[in-house]
Amino acid sequence: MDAITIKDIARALNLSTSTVSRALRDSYEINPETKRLVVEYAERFNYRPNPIALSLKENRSRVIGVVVPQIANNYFSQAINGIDAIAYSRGYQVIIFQSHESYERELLTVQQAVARKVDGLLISLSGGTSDVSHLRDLQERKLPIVLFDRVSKELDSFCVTADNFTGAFAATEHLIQSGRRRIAHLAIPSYISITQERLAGYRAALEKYGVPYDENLIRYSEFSQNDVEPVVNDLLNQSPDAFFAAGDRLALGCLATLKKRGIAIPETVSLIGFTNTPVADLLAPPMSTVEQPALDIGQVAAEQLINLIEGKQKLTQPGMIRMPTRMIVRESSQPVGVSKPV
Amino acid sequence: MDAITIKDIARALNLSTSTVSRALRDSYEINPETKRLVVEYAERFNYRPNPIALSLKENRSRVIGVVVPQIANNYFSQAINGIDAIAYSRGYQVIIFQSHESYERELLTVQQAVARKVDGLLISLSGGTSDVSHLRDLQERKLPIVLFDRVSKELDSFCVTADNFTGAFAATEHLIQSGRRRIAHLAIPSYISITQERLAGYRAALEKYGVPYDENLIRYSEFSQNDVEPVVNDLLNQSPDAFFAAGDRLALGCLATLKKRGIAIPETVSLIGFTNTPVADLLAPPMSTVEQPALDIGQVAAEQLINLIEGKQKLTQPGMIRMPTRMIVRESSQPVGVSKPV
DNA sequence: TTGTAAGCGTTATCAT
DNA sequence: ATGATAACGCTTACAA
Repeated sequence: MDAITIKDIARALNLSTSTVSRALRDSYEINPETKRLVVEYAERFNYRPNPIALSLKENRSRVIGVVVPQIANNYFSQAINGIDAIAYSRGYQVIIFQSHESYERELLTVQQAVARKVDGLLISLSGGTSDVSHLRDLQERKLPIVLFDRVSKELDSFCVTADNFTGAFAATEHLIQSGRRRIAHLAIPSYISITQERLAGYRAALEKYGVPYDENLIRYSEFSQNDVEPVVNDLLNQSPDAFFAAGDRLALGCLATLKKRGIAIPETVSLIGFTNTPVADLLAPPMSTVEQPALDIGQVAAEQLINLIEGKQKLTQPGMIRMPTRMIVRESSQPVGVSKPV
Repeated sequence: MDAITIKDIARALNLSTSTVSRALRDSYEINPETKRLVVEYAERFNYRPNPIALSLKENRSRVIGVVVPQIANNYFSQAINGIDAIAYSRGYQVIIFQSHESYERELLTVQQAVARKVDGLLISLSGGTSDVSHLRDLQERKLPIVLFDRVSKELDSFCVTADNFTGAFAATEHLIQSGRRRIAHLAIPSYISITQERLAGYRAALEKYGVPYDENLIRYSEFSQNDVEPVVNDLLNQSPDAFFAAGDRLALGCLATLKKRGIAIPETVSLIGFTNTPVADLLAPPMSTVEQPALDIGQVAAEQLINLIEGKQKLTQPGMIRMPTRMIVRESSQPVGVSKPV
């Protein structure tokens, strides 16, 4: 724990700390010889500037705070991966906070981040968050904030999300074109931005093809996997011929329930999940997927934030970036589970 | 960004900073009235001590560093979840670093963590790490370190892992008892601790039941999903009647390959994955699972580390905690994909 | 070209 | 009971 400091170098070389600092910081007024000496010594003893001292001095930390509802979630961990990649390449470190889908936790967690003097905040709103005044306050105090995935129109900030409308439209259109008419729509709680957009895409596609919109085919489910099953069972009473599950865990929960009930996909119903689980590949062919570009969203959001932090973009001008989604069709006519001998 | 400081309070109340500090820290020699005043003011203006200043002063950060091979990995994100829960409940924050399965990155990343003055380090070794002297150095400098999951016997430290031997033994035993004799064993690179233990469990079970050990049935695969398929195909040439995939992504890759080849599970072969993907539930019944208690491992490791940090446990005494695994049998006689109408 | 000193926010030591 | 001062590691006017 006895890391070497500028002071140590100064003492050893009989210089002042300021000279050492200058030598290391590549400053102008410095004797090349002195500089050589210092740099050499620093290297030899593996000197690393103390980031904490720097933070205190410069009132910034080169840390960006990331607040997500859950870390242990495929979508968010991939997004974090993207954030991390960009952040590190631009010299920032990342501290991750979880809101556990709770507004109170989000509040607390954001405070902690601010206390830690993060240079900026990357947030995907918790499921319980409808009021964003805590974030607005921070923005007014000039803290750069970028929202991703779960964004809010209530806040004038940069937002990066998947193109939910188009993705949902494409999914619904595909289902309609393959002959389905009673398409159940399974969504997470309704006040969340992405829910609205996906539902809008769904409705728009129905409208385009003159398929009637039936409210009974729309259901909302909480976040836990267990909550999905009863909702799906309930939907099944509406004799749907397809499911569009507008979320990762919803899609998996739906799939599991259908399997459990012995309902063949795609024979009996068709299923498209708006999802990010790479494991979805395993489920081929039952479930087609509208892929959420989690990694890209993380990367773009991090880029935006760092530009904001470094003043390469003005804080005041909000903007919305929608990352394209990709639809992967995995509906083969081949029944599931057909086996041939080795 | 204009957070209130002790200085501000002092100025406003016409006190010295030291008095304010004392009032807030509940120190002894302090006029109750003064204290009341200070505390009130602090609360009113929502004073929060600057953790960075504290870190600089106390040469510790109340931050623990976590180094994992990949964040976007079900196992590790769950483990991080466990770590996070314990850490926050004990007043620590968590900074996450990725080694990307590379020794060099691990080295670098650990240095960064140390520079950030983390109070302790929780590490799951990268796949590329065989030499652990960088960690030994840190230990000698009295930095508390706890290894989890991917541990090394080369380092005298606390280790927390799944009970890999017993888990692998149980899996293999189950396969043998259900009549399988040529059990392919699919593992991640061989110099990793968990690989060795799982292989040992496998061999022990074979021995117990007098099933011959055939080297041709053992294969190692790299980490990426794509690497798995050729290895599985290769194994299939050895006419196995079962697969034991000793890892999360291996199990999924194996499953995907078998599906692709149209090989029925469990009719043609049997499959047990040593895994953590909750989605495995979806794949029922084809794959039975030996569940790795990722969350528990994270929690226990974090607890150990914090005890170490806070001196509740001496640094010198290494120890090994093995968290029990749980086997979930999902081999029904019902063929996969059989469907009945709604 | 180099050194001195102040300051970032906090606490501990030593006065008063 | 309270205040002044130094110190944590670093940078940056300002002096020399």
